[in-house]
Amino acid sequence: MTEDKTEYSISDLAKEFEITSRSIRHYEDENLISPLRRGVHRIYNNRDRVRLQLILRGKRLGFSLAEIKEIIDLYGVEGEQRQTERLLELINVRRESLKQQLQDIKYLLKEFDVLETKLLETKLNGEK
Amino acid sequence: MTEDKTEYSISDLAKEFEITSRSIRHYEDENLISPLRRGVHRIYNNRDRVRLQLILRGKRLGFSLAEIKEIIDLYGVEGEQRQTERLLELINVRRESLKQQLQDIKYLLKEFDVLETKLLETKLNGEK
DNA sequence: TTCAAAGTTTACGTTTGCGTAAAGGTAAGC
DNA sequence: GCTTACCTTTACGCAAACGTAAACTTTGAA
Repeated sequence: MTEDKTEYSISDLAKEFEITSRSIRHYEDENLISPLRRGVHRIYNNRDRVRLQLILRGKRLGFSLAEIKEIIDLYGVEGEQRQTERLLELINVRRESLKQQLQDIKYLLKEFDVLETKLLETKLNGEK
Repeated sequence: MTEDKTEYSISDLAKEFEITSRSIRHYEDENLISPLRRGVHRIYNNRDRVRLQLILRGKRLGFSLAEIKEIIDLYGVEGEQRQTERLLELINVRRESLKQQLQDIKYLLKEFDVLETKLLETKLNGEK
């Protein structure tokens, strides 16, 4: 049990991940995260921090908050068996679009290389 | 000069790329694409089709239409030299975030593999 | 205890990316 | 010339993901 008891305030996490407190509260409104309260103040632990990381990763990948919630919730069912079929389905749909994205990115990165080379050549040719 | 004179109607492209005509018109409203007109009707050629592909790829990668426009416009400057610095800057910013996305995706795909394996094991253990 | 910094809720505002009528123009076949 | 399928513009609607302002409360330091 490596129970890391570290605590974070909302602005601690906001600073660390370079987002606003408003965003973090919004994720809470949408039930993506639910920190403890000390009185009225929100107290975040390491599990919360990891969740926030997952949320941000999902966002970088273009998922909506609703989709991110769906995916994150997948991680919580490890013991259950009821919706296994459904989960496998979701995973495979995601997988396909992620693979597509992988292709897209690789393609774009190559294009960028080509474009950069061209631009640099243009520069070296003395602005002419 | 492999001038492919093929023409497409808006619904040709809509069907091919499985989007609505409304979307295509929207991209035109946002100056991402500008087909010829025969009278009042839009006529798309192969250059337009490629542009549309670029737009959709950008979308899959989570770029906004404004960002996509910015990127697409990069491709049109090959002869110019004025804004070379700026373009190189843009490219490198994009490159970094794309590399980040690459990592994110690889990570997620692995997680999915693990999760799928777990789920399949659960199933094989006779629902128990 | 007083003050600033940070936190809280409430709620309206904004941008993006189309959806969805409404209301009609056009092209092609019969 | 009529029908049908497809196209057009105009414009309001809407969900998502916060921004932002208002009006307070809490906490910690001086």
